[in-house]
Amino acid sequence: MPAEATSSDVFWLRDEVARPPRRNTPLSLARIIDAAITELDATGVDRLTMRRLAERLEVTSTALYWHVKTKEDLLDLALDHVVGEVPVPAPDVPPRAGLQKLLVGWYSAMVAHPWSPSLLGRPLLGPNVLTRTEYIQAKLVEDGLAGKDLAAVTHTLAGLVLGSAMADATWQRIDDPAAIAKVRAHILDSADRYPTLSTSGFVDAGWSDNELFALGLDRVLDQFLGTK
Amino acid sequence: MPAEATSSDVFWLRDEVARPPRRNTPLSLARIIDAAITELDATGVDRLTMRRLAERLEVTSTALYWHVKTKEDLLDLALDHVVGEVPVPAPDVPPRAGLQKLLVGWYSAMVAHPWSPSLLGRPLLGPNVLTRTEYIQAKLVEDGLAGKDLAAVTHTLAGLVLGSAMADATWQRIDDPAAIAKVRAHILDSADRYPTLSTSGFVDAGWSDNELFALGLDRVLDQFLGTK
DNA sequence: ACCTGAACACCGTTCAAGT
DNA sequence: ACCTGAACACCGTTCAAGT
Repeated sequence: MPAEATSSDVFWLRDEVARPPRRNTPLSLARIIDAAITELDATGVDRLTMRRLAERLEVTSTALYWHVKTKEDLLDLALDHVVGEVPVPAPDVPPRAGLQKLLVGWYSAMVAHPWSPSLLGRPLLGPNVLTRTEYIQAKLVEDGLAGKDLAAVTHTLAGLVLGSAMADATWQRIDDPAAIAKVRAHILDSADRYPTLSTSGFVDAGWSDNELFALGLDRVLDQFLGTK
Repeated sequence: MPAEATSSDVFWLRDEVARPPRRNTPLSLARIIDAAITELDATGVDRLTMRRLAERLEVTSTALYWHVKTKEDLLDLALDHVVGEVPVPAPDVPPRAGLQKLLVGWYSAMVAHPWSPSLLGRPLLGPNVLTRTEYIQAKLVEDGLAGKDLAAVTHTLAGLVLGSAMADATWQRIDDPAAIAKVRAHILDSADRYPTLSTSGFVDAGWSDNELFALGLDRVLDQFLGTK
């Protein structure tokens, strides 16, 4: 039998504030991943700790472990989330154009989150990675590749994208122009040991990494694909 | 004035064992790097700690800091040491053959130390790396490349080698056949989402990574170099 | 179900002190 | 010059306990 309501016990007059303090927002896997990526973009991979991440989310570090098994799992999720930003071309885009678009997008997404290539040492098996790998192979098959050729081209394209992203992201993370100048000076000072590097424009960065990647990829696709 | 020797104070009778216990071998930067690589080969990159490394060398962990500034410096040195294993072809080897040889050697050295690609996130500026980068560009110039083309081809080849080494080393580190089987099963179970991957041989590893890399590199060099 | 607090077993690194 | 010992300021993670 429900207790009879007195005039003082009315919903509108009840002291809402006295209730257990409402969390700002309940924690969730998605929120944790978002916060991790924000933190990684801001501070880089070796500054991300579970404690700092928890602080940003206004919870205890140990609270994270209800949603995520380990820090490594979290990093895997963050990496796959970045790959999820890569647009997958529409099905009717022809192989050559579609591949170029997807691979440039993949490269760009990783360079935009320069910490992400340093996570490549772990198996890439997230749904976003697999979806895009499926696209790559599907387009190669559509272009007529199969068997060993297909395998070799898939490996080559994947290696090229990931390796270029890794190399370029490494340099991009160095925001100190003095450090860049030091590298330049080091090579130029050793012109006897590095005669080509010191005179070929290698240290002068006359072209953007992005530009060079797109150019190289274009020619590699020329070699591997029949149609243009 | 030297104290006169008594008959009991003879070199041959002196108690050698009572002297300060001779260290097995004095520490040195080279010995530290060697030990680090041995440890890395045996246990992988995230199991290497300064304390464990010190234990292997029979010193205190803090002793290492007299020879090395930070752990990161040590890892940079270890990586450059691995690249030092890559043979540089003789000067009279023609560009195409020389490049193929050096790049396959680079790939092989990194895969042989599967922890090394995961260190690529740091700038590659060691002497062994620069020597081999110099060789690559010198041979490309010898083949007639210059300017933007030279820059693009250098970046492409470097990206391809490092990315392929990274990807293949990742899989090689998984020595548990059950884990591999799980990946296979995961993709085959999702054949509707991954129709190409599940039927193209992607999961069957009919060819070695080494073989596929060499094949892909060969065709890329065909595209970039004039002579064969 | 979801989070806190205390605790454990580690880390890299510094620095005074020894030889 | 080269190494030890103690100490500092962190880590990731577990687990009992709270709500």
